[in-house]
Amino acid sequence: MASTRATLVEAATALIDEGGPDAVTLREVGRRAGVSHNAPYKHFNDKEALLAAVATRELTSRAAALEATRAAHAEPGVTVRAALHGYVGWALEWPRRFKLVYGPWSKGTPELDVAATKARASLVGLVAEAQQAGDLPDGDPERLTALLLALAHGAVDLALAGHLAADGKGRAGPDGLVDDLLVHLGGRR
Amino acid sequence: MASTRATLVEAATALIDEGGPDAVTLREVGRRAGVSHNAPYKHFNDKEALLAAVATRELTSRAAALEATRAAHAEPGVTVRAALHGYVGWALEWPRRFKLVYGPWSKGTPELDVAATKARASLVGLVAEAQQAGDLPDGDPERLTALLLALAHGAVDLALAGHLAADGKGRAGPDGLVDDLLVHLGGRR
DNA sequence: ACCTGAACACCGTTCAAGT
DNA sequence: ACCTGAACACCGTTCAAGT
Repeated sequence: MASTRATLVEAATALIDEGGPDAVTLREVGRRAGVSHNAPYKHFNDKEALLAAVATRELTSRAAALEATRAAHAEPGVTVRAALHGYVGWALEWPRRFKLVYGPWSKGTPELDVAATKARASLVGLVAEAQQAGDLPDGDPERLTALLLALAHGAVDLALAGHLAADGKGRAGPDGLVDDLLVHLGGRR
Repeated sequence: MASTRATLVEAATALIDEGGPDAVTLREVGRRAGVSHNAPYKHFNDKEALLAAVATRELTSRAAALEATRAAHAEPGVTVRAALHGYVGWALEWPRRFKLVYGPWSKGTPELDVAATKARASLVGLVAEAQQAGDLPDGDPERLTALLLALAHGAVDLALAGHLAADGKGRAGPDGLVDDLLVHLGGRR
């Protein structure tokens, strides 16, 4: 028996997937959770706080997925590629969650920021390993990570908006662009 | 004396800048345009169509800005860099318009797609010139353009979400990442 | 501590009617 | 062709009250 709070977050996540933030009405969330339409206010300050909880949960889950990817691969270079493809795959599978996580938060969202920082730190560590292995060029690992992440992020966002030129054109989708960048970066090998 | 339609789009743009799509209420749009709260329905099918008109106008303006950049610079390599920095500057100055343009459109938006295709085609042409001048590596120009645009786009989006690691850290912002990528790409020179 | 039901101000959209 | 005013169903949020 899950707590009411967890049930509310679950219902809100399902509604996000179905129609984005506008589809998340506190009334429908309450309905699905089997409580009144304003029971959510006993667990969250307002609608945005509920959405922030959904985003935080998602980002925490992504950090765990990244750790799993690190555990499943040996060579850092291969792992970096797998991690970026994992990011792309997640965003394409759950576009509304992706948009939510990086959406416009009107207030500060400390928990969300913490989750984001944690996930990024893990990726920075992985990139640093790949640099030491000669799979990626030298330089500030944080900055190189930002480059890789920005490319993957932007490729997905443009693809979701239908603004990526050749959608059907073989490997020109987000995964293809990630691979292109890795090829261009080369590394010492 | 501007047409009612143009006045409505103008008012909607101002409201977008002030608070995003949620701040664009047809009632407030009508109020600012000096018409009733449902006069917009005589010019647009619904709220989303009004927002699409705002986005289309913005994207058309961006395409013009890109052409101006092409006219202002001689060397293609320099022009590509200026164009990408122009994109970043626009997005950082008008974050709500940026989010709107690439936001989730529930219906097809033909005019918006046309404007986007036109703007991208201009950039592809510029990239091809830079390739011929040896300022960018060879390969499918559309694909290389997608790489450049995806990086600039993703860097801005992450920066707006506060998810770019070192904000104050000198040149690690969106413009810095664009420059990093151009350096990594090198070209024949 | 957690929840309910009524209420308030607001919104997108529709409709009948005006010029 | 363009606009208005009333109306409908809906929503976020607040509040008094219950256990």
